[in-house]
Amino acid sequence: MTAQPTDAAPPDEAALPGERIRDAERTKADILTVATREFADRGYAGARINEIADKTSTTKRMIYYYFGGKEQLYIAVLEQAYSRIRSLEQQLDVEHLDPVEAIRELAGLTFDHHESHPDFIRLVSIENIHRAEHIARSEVLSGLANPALDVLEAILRRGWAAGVFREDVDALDVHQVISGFCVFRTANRHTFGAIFGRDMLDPARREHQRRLLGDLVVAYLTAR
Amino acid sequence: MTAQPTDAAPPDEAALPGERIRDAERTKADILTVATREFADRGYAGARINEIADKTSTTKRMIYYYFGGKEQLYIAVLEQAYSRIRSLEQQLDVEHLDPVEAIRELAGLTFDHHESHPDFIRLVSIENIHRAEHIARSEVLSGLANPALDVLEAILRRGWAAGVFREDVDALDVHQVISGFCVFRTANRHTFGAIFGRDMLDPARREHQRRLLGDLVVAYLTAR
Amino acid sequence: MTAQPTDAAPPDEAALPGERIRDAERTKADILTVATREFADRGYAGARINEIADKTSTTKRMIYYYFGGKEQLYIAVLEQAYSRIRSLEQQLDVEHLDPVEAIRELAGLTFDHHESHPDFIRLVSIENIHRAEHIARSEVLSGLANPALDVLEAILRRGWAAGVFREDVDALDVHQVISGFCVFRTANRHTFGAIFGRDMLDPARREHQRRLLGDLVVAYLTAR
Amino acid sequence: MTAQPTDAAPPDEAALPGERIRDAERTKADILTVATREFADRGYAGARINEIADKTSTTKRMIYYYFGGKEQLYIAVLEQAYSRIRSLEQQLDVEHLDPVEAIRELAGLTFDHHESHPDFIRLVSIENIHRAEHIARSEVLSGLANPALDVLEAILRRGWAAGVFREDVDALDVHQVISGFCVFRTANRHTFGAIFGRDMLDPARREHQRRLLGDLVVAYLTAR
DNA sequence: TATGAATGAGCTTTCATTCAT
DNA sequence: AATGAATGAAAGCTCATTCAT
Repeated sequence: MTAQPTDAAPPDEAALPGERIRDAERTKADILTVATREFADRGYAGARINEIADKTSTTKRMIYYYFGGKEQLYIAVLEQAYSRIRSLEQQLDVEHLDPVEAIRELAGLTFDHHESHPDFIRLVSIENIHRAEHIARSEVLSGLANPALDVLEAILRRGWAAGVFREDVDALDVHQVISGFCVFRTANRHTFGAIFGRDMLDPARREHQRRLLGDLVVAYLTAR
Repeated sequence: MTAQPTDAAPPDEAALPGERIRDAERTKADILTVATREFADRGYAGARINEIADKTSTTKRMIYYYFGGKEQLYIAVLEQAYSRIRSLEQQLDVEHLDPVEAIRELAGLTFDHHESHPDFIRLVSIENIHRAEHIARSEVLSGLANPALDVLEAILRRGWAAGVFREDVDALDVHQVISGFCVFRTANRHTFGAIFGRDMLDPARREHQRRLLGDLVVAYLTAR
Repeated sequence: MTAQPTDAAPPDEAALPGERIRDAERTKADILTVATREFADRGYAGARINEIADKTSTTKRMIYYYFGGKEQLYIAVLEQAYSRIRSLEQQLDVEHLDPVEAIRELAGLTFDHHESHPDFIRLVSIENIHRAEHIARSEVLSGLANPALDVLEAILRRGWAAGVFREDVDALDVHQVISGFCVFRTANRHTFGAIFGRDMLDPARREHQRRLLGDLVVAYLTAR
Repeated sequence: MTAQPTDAAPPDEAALPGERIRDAERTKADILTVATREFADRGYAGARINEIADKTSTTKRMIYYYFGGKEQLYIAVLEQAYSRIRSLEQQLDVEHLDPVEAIRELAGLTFDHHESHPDFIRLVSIENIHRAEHIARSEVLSGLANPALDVLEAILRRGWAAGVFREDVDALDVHQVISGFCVFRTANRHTFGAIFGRDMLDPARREHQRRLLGDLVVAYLTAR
């Protein structure tokens, strides 16, 4: 953390050729951060370019300068959000556990994960309202690999080899069950709460729900 | 111009009181139908009063006359949608089955149910984007009973009494699992399809998914 | 000018059912008048919807209400301008003259005509800058008959029959010569004036130019 | 990084004074070429500085550096265009022909000339839409001699002396007739084509039109 | 001589809503 | 009960131009 005056490029101050460029990156990043919040908050149609600009350290004009328009900005937001989630998923490490414990762990980590990224889940809901048309339009997103699915696939394979997992499902089915549970908790929190009077994200019930998910998946995979 | 009191119902002038009212009801129903489609299609902010009016057999002015404004119309749409779903749920009849079969049947019916009401699920997603603020504002909706939950409660009670169901869950937990699976299939269909290349609503996989849900819930409840 | 209270519909005041409609027509006509002036004055790209609205007795919003947008307004302006010119041309009457005098008269009337409609000629120039793309887009304009050409055709036929006109031209060639002369005088007035120091529309030279055109066409058609 | 004084012209750094200037001239010429195309294509208001810059090998900033702004660039374009046309006109040589043939030749060359410079004619149309205000603002353009007119004047004088040309016209009148025909063919090509269905520039009719113009002017000048 | 980043002013367009009848 | 005309406010976007280096 202490400045090392010996080698390398100066980190921040003392304007070098690269500085301007870094400013541009900072401006873009600033816009993206604010835009992510606004789009997640109000949806695509509900978000306002004016509002986004006002909450930024730059002006509306810069949004058009860097992103081109509302839709492209929204796509950039989606791209960044998905990329970040994917890079988090890449850190999953459950290979050292036996299949049953591994699957429980994977479910648990996915659970934690969704809980700590509510904005991402809102963006996904919003994008579904738009029938994923923006994802389809983004080259980055259409070809995005999914690390979590690979991990799941590997666990299942080990489980099948050991004869502990049922064989009439594939990884995507299991992923769907886990995602369904985790996404629903967050995405449908408000209507569920309004109608049943229970907050699915209530911290007091968190551990219960986390265990429920693990039990659910394990019970299903090991049934019979 | 003078009223002819002789025969038949005159089409427009001097109508019987009841007729007028029936026309009014028909107009309102027409508006609601169109508005449901539009809101489900484009979201609250994305829907256009103009579009709705144009697709109606009346005019924009009537929307304001009968509903007051965009938000009230949207709330009326939500109220109608929820009421219809609730009245369908009231027809559930699984009391003649043993608990395990009853729970499997309930899951299956819920599954069918969600699949045949995609617009309702879209409305729910949209309402969650708005943090259920409109539900909160509707007296009709905040106090709406949930028949499906009562049925579920009854089944679980029978299962517990018979000692076949685990006891560390309540009806709402189970409902959440079932709903999560069913809602996710529909609500997240597009992003899931765009990223994993599998349509969760593909008819070819329908039976598999329906059985999966039944197995999932039963395996969980009967585990140990 | 004095009010005749006897018969017919009241001309302006005393609101009848038709009044509202007349107001709408008046509003549209008002917009079209102002828009014609602005587009003719500054070209399509140079004209401003804001400016047009300000010079109108209504608001900018009404332009969109009635015409849809800038381009449609411009097309409506073109349509009205062409229609008016065409209906003027329909009043041409030279059948009573012998072919030579008829052709001279037609040229003269065309001359007068162009001189008294400079805005129309400016609009035509502007539309040519845009490669007539708006005319192509207008159903009204693509199928507009041209009365002047029919009259010319009839004169030529009479002249040919009488053996007084050369036969190696057709009506469209002659029309092109006459139009070329008349349009050039008006359309290129400014650059011509700036470079040669002579105003082609100088009233003092008007008669000379009018006779020149007549002589030109007659000399050509009767040559040899 | 240290300058190597040894051989050859260094490509970028430490250039010879003349070289820099030549590069500057090349940059200016590049900008002018692109700007001419853009202004001729879209008009003054319709052309975009951004577009021009993008189609250039330099940047937008250079346009401001060398020309000062959009209007000055446009004026520079006009100046270059007129100068080129004028220097072409200076090559006219018809003194060896008798007056009638000379006038026919002059008309024909003018005809060719206009046909091969459509962009120039578009610029002139555009400048007329702006009432020649930019020409008026340019010192270069307001004092530009017109060689073609001098040639025409000389021919007419010879024709008058020989008693073969009518005397009630001056050179500018004749120039106006010739220009009118040639300019109209090109400038009004699109509306004429859209309305009459005939392309005035159709190569198949080219010779006919060229002869028509010659006959027209000769017939007029030699009439009676 | 050259450049990427930035900008203010103003453009076209859209929206839910209300007025007058 | 019903309607066509009208509207203010604000939305998304574009433009020629200048700043900082």
